[in-house]
Amino acid sequence: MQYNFNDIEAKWQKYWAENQTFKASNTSDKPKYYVLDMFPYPSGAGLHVGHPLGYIASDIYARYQRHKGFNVLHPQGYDSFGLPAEQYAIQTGQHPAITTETNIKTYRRQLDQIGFSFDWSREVRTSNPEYYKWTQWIFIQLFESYYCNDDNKAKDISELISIFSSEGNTNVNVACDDDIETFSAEAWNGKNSEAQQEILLKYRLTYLAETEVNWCPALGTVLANDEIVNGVSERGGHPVVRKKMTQWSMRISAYAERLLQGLENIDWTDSLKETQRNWIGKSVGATVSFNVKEHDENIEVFTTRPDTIFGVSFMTLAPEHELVSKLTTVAQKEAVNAYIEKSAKRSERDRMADVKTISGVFTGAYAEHPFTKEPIQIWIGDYVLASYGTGAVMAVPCGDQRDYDFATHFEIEIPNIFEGVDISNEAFTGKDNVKIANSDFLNGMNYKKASKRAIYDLEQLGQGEGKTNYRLRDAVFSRQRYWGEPFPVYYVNGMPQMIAAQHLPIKLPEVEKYLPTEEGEPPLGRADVWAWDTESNTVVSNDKINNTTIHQLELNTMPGWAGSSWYFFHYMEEANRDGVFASEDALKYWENVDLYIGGAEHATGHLLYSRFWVKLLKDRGFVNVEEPFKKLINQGMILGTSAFVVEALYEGKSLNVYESYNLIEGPNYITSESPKWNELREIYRSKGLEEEDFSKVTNRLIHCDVSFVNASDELDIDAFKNWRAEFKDAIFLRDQDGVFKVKREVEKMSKSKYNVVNPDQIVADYGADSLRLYEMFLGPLEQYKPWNTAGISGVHSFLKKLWKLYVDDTGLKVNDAEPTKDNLKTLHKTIKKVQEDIENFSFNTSVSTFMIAVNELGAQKCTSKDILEPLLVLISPYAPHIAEELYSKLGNTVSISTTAFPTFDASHLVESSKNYPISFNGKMRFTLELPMDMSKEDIEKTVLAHEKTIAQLEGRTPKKVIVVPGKIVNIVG
RNA sequence: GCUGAAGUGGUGGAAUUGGUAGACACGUUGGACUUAAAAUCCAAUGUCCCUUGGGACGUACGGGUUCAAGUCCCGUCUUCAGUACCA
Repeated sequence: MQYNFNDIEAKWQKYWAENQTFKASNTSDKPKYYVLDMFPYPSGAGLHVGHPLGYIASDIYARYQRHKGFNVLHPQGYDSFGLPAEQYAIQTGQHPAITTETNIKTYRRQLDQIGFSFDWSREVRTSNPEYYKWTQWIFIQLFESYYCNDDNKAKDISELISIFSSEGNTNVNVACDDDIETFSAEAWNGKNSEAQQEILLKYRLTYLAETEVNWCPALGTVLANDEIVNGVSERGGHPVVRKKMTQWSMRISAYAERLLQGLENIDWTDSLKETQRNWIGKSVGATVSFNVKEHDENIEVFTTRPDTIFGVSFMTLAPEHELVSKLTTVAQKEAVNAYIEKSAKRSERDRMADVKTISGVFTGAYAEHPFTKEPIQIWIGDYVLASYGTGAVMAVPCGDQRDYDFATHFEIEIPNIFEGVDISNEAFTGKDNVKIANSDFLNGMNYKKASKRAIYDLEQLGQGEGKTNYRLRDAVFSRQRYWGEPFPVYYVNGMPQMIAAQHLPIKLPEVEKYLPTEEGEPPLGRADVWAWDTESNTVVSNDKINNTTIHQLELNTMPGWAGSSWYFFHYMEEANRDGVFASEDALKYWENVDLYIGGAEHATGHLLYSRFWVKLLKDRGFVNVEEPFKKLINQGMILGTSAFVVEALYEGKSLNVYESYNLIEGPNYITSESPKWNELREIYRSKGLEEEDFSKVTNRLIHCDVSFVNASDELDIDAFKNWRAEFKDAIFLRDQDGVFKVKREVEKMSKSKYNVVNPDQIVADYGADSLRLYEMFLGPLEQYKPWNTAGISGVHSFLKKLWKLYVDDTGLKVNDAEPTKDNLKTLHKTIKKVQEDIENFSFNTSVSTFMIAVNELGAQKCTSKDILEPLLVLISPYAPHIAEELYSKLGNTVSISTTAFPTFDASHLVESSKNYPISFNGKMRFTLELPMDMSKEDIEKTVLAHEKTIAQLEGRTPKKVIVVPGKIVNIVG
């Protein structure tokens, strides 16, 4: 009987689907375990072999946990709103919903054929109105919330309103905008509704405000900070400019401290936590207020080193700082304006790239030192960023290298306030093991003490206070795009109003084109039916807008991360998905995700926003957990192995002649003495080149499709010729041995590099079990590693060997034979290793372990069911189809997934003897079989008496003999 | 620049608390079977020296600790990732 993997895999995939084998129940006595993959964006290109890597790992873990007696939730879905579908819609007019649906079908087919144990009954799609209804609902909760710093949690905005109406805002300690004016209860109560709403927007956790945003003209939308990489858009690499726009923002900054602290309690990689810590960017210090001489103004700065306050010798403002124009003296006006103009022209990117050049201008104005009252020059310089802190710094050149460089460059005084430190060459930036000097009341104190004291004295003067600053900015939440969640918002007199939850979802309207309007409004501005009727509570035609009962709806849509910030909760809900985002019982049972697997690229986007929304939902009493993902693993990327053909060029133009790579590099390098030389000469002549032109021929490597190349790097020339018209008449110069080799190189897997390997082909040729095993066998999960299809034959022949252990030409070989000691030893060491490996997420080593076990059992001619049946359970998380098939052949009528994981019994591994390595001065020379229970002394005696030992020593007396029982013997001397 | 991770055969990689470096595969070479091919099976395969036996050298590089170092310590180099005038 053959191992007919295609039939077997189809059969079991059908069985699992029909029997709902992997459907999770919300009511179970078993302990729960929630395994989640970052859900995919269904792109038009479908899956390549790199995509399923993480899914295979999580599937192995999910299946293992089922064997271990857990009730496992392992769902899957689609992050189906997004830019590519919309860009495609703009080009073709095809509705994004249609493309998305088609793409999802492809994804589903591809996922199904790999044999994942997903519970598809719980699928979510972020672009389904039934789903985004709840995304809109959460948005409303954010709008209806403010953050109380005293209680460290979000609360209902109505509580804040009642505080305002009873005592005003003078005593509230809550997260809000910077430009808040204080008001009394009377003042509040005297304001009209619009004025009150305007103030409340400054407190809500999602708010509408004119903010400076990252506008990407090519994409026609704004982008969040995490969507910009190196100054260009993450998607497409388009330039981004700063622009002021009225936008919805998320007050994530209110949660900065909790997002930071929460990292302590979750099991994520250090690098990921570190990335989030950097993004949050906490710095502890103080604000200091400097009075400006001859002006009724003061300059606020933030410093992390209040202890160095007496080292201040000048101040620097960002060129954009609002006080610059007020303070600049007449004499300096021209120079200052010229500088401002110059730096405004430089993009943010240029400013960042050019760190070396020191530039700045003196404003002519002076501030006053809060303690010494000495005058301090006020400069402007673009090393100070308007967007961080207060946009101004107190410059302490002796303690900060940038200030030092600036001071040196402009010959500003550099007072030394560190005891016994030489600052003649560079600033002293450390803060440990140094005492403050020349600093009045701070003299002799260390960093900690001096900082405390400085803050205290500043507070006494009313010119400063301790402050913690965060780099984390509020996240812009509006996108000027079509294919995203509509906001449940309409406008009355310019003030946003929420649509009541019972009227959700507000569905995306139809538009005739997916482009912005001529007036520059977002695509929803093209919708004809996009107004809110407050009487019928329905979306109605725009021409009915009367601004009394029928109002304009919001034209922006939500960003990609909205739907993915809470989807893990919706999977928990089975029955009442329309009535709740997840029911109380479901939330209580499943809590949060135990294991989350996905790419590291989401470190500062999805993974931060999800944590933020979960904290908000917890504060408002909707969920019980503080963090969404307990343990998180980033799978590494699978890289492609590109193939290159060597093309001959003359004067930069292709000769349409291609040479085997062996002739270009390596021992067969072609020279005028090579046997191939004459052939090459003929070819060049036929192309009209003269002998003296030959040396001007150069080579270029061009990508060729990897499917034309075999495991030995040989090109299928016919396939290549048929690939593109221009290769039809190409001439190929082969090696001496008649083959044509290509150059291989590892690169990111991508269409443009022609190195994409489609899992469909692998599954058809080798089967899903082979694909699963091979992806794991490639190396550690977290590591980047190249794909090489040739290697899959190893795991495939392993599966064939496994099959043959159970089945031969006549049928089933397995019998009730009593297992031998060796059989049991092989089985139990495999149980032990595989269990350890899975728990350590070391899936690659398990595959080797299976290979060893099958090789050993084959050599032992094992046919015992007591061995071979448990072996199937060990393998089934990795290669579930073959395991199910053989398991049923053994007479079982239930799925192998319901079988308990075999129990490890150490007694089978107890050895009576050990093959000791005998080393001389640490170098192993030979091995010696000795009984396990032999004493140290006896081992030493036996080894020293051995003839090989005597030969090694050549008459020398050993100085020392180290015996580690059960491990090693080392003879020194 | 800073932070983090990594560097082991021709290739992917393995090696528990320091204890036989290179498991398991791929590839390569040779062989068996076959008219032939595929498939399968067997053997060899870190480098160098050498007739077997064996020896020397080997985990990026240079030091060190130790009876013993891929593993621990110090320094250097390289690669990858993140981040960057953050006051």
